[in-house]
Amino acid sequence: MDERTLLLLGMLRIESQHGYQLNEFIEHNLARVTDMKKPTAYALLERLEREGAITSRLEQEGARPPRKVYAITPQGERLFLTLLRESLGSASVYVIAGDAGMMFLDALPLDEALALLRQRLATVREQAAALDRVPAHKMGLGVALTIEHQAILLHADEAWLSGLIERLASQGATAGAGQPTGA
Amino acid sequence: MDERTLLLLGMLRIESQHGYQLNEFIEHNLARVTDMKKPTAYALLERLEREGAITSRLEQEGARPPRKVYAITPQGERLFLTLLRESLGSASVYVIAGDAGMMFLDALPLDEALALLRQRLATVREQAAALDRVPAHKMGLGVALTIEHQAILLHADEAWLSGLIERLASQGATAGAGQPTGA
DNA sequence: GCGCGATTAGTCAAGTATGACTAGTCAAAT
DNA sequence: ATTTGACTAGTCATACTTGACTAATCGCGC
Repeated sequence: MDERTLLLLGMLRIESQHGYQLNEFIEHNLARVTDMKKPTAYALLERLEREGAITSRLEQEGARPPRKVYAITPQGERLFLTLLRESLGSASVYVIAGDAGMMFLDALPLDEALALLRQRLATVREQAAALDRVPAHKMGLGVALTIEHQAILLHADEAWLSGLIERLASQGATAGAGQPTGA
Repeated sequence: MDERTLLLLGMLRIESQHGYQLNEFIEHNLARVTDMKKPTAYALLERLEREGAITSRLEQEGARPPRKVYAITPQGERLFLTLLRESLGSASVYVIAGDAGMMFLDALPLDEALALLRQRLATVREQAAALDRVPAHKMGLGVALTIEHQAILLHADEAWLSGLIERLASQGATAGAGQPTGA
């Protein structure tokens, strides 16, 4: 939740914006940095305003519904810096989504497990390729860094997965069928 | 949430257990696979029982408070397999906790950013070292795989971070001071 | 034979997050 | 003029998650 607050404050620090705008940018450009959803962003903005980190001013354009344009306050700037220092200085033990499945790999026949892992590998490759296609220019240093970070992790993941598949496949060739061992 | 359900079902599939026992094992041995907390586990167990994936039977030992021992049902077994296939076959775009901070790296003076990144690197190294110390034997194939997975990702992270620090440091040496660029 | 910290087993209130929905506006094709 | 599909802007009920707590037992030193 602190990461999310940091993200919103950081974006408002760069430019005052209304909720919809913030959310659009996050959905379209920052899907790899956060998976925060719209209602969460609105809720956080409300809380930040209550706490004095940001202020809002109503703005109307044409006959459209009025919208709240948020701006960061000096207090919010201080909060931003605190959160930023916290975030940069630490590396929370990270939990890889998807590893729970890996734990029970041997609950499936080897053949099927291999097929599924190959499918996963394809997805990872797609993601890695998509990332490599993102143009490096035209984004701040920070965003470029997160993309780079993602990319190297994905490539490491890809290498490991494809190695794992090979190991399992050759093991399967050695042994006979591919029945679950049953724990 | 599906990952968490999968984990609980998988554990119950191996052995019927009560909530406390499940949680102990998770906290002590699976902190790297999931960060699920105790009340969440209890809540999920309740839901799974309501849905018929597991059943419970009260058990009393001595004068201790009675506890619910959960066992997986055939329906739960089917759910387990479905979730397992889903989990193994896909690679959800993963979001790296901590990258939000990276995005705003240039909000800090270069010197400070570097100091923080070095601190982060130290943490990553610690984690990697701790993982490498985990004995490879004495745990099922699955658990060993998740540890291995974690380890290679941590090492990739470490390499990237230390490269980044070097790049930033040399860039700082070239340019003069280290003031925020402000944007 | 009793106080005390550790362990066992679990619950609860409060905070967080989100899928689904509302309610309008705009562009442009019919 | 009017239907239609996409966009703008946000809200709400519900579900999920967890920090902090309860309440009992056990072991162990005194």
